[in-house]
Amino acid sequence: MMRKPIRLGGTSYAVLSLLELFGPSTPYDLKQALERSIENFWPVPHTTFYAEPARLAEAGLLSERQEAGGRRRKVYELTEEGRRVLHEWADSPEVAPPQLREEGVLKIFAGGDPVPIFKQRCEWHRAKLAELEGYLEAVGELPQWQGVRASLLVGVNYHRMLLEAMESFLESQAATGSS
Amino acid sequence: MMRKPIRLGGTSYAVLSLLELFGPSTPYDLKQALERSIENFWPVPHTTFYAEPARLAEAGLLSERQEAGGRRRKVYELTEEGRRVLHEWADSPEVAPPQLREEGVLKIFAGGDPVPIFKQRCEWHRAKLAELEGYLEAVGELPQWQGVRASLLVGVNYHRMLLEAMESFLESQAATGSS
DNA sequence: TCGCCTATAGTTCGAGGCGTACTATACAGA
DNA sequence: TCTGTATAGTACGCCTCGAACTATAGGCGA
Repeated sequence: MMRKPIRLGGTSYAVLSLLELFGPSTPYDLKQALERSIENFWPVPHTTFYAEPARLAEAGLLSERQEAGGRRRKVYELTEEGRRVLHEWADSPEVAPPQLREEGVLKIFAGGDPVPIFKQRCEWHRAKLAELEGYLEAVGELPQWQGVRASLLVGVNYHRMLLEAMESFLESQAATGSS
Repeated sequence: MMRKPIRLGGTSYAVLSLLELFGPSTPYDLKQALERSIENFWPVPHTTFYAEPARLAEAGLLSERQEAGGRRRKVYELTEEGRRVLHEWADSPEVAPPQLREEGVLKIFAGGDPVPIFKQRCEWHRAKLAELEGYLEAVGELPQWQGVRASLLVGVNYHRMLLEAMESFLESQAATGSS
């Protein structure tokens, strides 16, 4: 039932996998879920995200219906085709190389002072770490959340390591380069 | 001499800082330099990158002249305004939060098998590590390359830590989850 | 019950980003 | 002189992005 061929990117698979996890949802529900999970390793601006379910529905990967009462919001659901496409992608081992966008390092490259930049980064990673650890506790041990759990563990490790590295850098700076 | 106001993003500052480091250059020269440095923490597709010097020249941040012979390529150079804008940005301590785009973790989230994904990642990080260590040796101790050196050190640390974390994960998997 | 506030739940718009594919120039060797 | 290869880009069209705006529902005091 593929009406119109579209390009599928990470954002598309993000929507598909959230729908598989949570079942029929409105775009808003999906966005809430996204912010607590996928945003941490696959950022999607909200205007892009809101447009995506409609695109996927056009391609026949989602079905679309209207809420009966209230705001009569649109509710999306995976079609068989959508589920097939999602699993085909998840089960294939090829992955694009990871990309980092780090304005802080760019500033350091351009001659900015590393110390205030790393201090900000430390705070930010500490906050992220606390956030992810909270989610991790919330998901528990349920088997259908395996993938979610695994990705949270990756994230916790990631932030923990960067935090340690930056803290030790700042300590060494404080020791040698003090006024 | 700001003719046309434009938005300045990370890509703009990447071009400006490369021009400050290397002096008057053609877009191609800049792209070569980019790939050996900034690409690692601020990815820029080449079609985007080639368009940027012209944009910055329109805004009065670069001057533009033609090579005398050969391909008569355009050679760009920082204007005073361009240098001012670059330093103003580099010296301000605000930085946008870092962003990671990791298709591998997205696959794991969606239920993909972590083992082949991490194996690929390990290889990739090992290659990056070797590459960055090569550059680090090449830049030496020259004072005008301080920022470059610092950003390379950040990168080396980053890849080293992720590599260690993934290797220890894979070892633990091999121990417990063997066939 | 009227208005107002706040949280929720989005849309609009235009500049800019992006990947695929194509183009063009110089030089080296057969 | 032809042909291949490395160099040095451009063209195109869909997609992305961020700023700003819109709209709906429920609560709460006057």
